[in-house]
Amino acid sequence: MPKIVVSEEKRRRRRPTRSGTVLSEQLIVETALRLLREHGSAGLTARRLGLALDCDPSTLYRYFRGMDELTLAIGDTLIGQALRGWSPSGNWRDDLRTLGLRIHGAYVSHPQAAVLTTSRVTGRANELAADEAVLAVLRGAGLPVRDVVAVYHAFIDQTLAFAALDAASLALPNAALRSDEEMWQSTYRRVPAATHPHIAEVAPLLAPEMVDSAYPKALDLLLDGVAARLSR
Amino acid sequence: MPKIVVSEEKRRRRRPTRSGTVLSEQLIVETALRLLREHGSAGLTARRLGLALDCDPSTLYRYFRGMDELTLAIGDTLIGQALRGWSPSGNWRDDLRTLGLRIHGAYVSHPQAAVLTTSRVTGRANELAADEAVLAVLRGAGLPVRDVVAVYHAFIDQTLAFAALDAASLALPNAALRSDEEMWQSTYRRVPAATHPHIAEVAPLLAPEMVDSAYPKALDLLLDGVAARLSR
DNA sequence: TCGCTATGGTCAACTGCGTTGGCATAAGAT
DNA sequence: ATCTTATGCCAACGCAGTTGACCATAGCGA
Repeated sequence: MPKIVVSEEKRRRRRPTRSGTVLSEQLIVETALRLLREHGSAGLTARRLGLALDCDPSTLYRYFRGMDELTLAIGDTLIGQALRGWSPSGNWRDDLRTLGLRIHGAYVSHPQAAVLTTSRVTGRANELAADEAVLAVLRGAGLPVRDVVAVYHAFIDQTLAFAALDAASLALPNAALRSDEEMWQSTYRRVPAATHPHIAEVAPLLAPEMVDSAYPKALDLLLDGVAARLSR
Repeated sequence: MPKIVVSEEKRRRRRPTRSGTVLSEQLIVETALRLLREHGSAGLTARRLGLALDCDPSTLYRYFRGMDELTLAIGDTLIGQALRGWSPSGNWRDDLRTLGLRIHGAYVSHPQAAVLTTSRVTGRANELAADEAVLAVLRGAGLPVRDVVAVYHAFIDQTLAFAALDAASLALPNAALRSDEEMWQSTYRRVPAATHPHIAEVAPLLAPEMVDSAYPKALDLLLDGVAARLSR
């Protein structure tokens, strides 16, 4: 029973699995991301992951304490993807907007994985880097420490909140997805005007509107608020 | 096998379970909410619910097509709680603010349940009532139909998004919760200033700040935006 | 180059999950 | 009082995460 998991840096021996592949944290996370994309957010199971990597499910416990820790590693990988290649421009508003859209985008581009990780604190390298970047931009904008903390909170939570929501609807298992879509078509479009006049009125406009994310609009509103604070 | 589920209104015979309790959709949902609160968002299982109701797990399939449909019913109950006793004041801004805080509050007061339902479209009675209420307020404010749809989208998604995020951190299973808290204490408070100067700077302020929800601030910003549109 | 050791892959088994098909029984219509 | 059938119960299926015991071998010191 692998109560002890050797950290990736300390790992010395890379014994190939029966079929010849050599495991690593990175390979496992990448394979997990693939499985999530292919089988939905409930489709990542230890057994399936073992099958995909051609190793025994229990082997995974040599790398992660359990599926939960694997989840955190996946989340950190997503944040890493969001930040890859980014560097501050010096204009706080552009930087914050870009960071927000990048983080939101990274999660939304892996919706099945995002569902599992958006609300978790990983404490791993990439998450720390992202937080440091946001704080640096805010501080560089000239905001006092006290406000930096408040704005950081609103900014990061808004980004993660929308990422979670948008990812969730993109990642619904096929059955639920169809059920929800059907709901829009069957229920909302047929609501009797007598009991729900306003829904009936906008029903045709609603379906196309709800497809896009509301995050960009909400983000701009928040940045407006920050700008107001700065010019005060 | 119960491929057919009799809807609650059509249900005629109320045969008591072996132990004497008489089942109903409402009783099942209430018990499910209790289980969720007591055992966490992963703690609602058909078997446990059967145990709590003192009936066989399979009996639940006479009331819901599966655990997913039960989930939707739970979500709709939460929205119902949010709206109970509310009536429009006539001031659109107050009304929208109250609706937002009520919906957000209802979810957050049942975080373990909220996690399962925030991103689902139930199409049930209470959800329809809530949507109708929001649309009515916006229309009453004098917004043209086109804008009503856009604002409705931003408003409802931001509310649900924050509800989901806030609920998620409140609802983490004990193990993960402790893991995340530990992360804040062990990792964030000990980040070396050399590599992450800005995190180190605000670390002491961060922990208390992150406890509260950022939703009220974000809501007010959104309402500012709507007000601007109206006065244009 | 040789052997030792502990790393890390494998196997088998445990518990608990959602769900289903068949069956029994009593509620409500007649 | 009788009949139908809605509704509760039981047993079983396949799949999940996780664990403990076992063992092959990679990489070390000599």
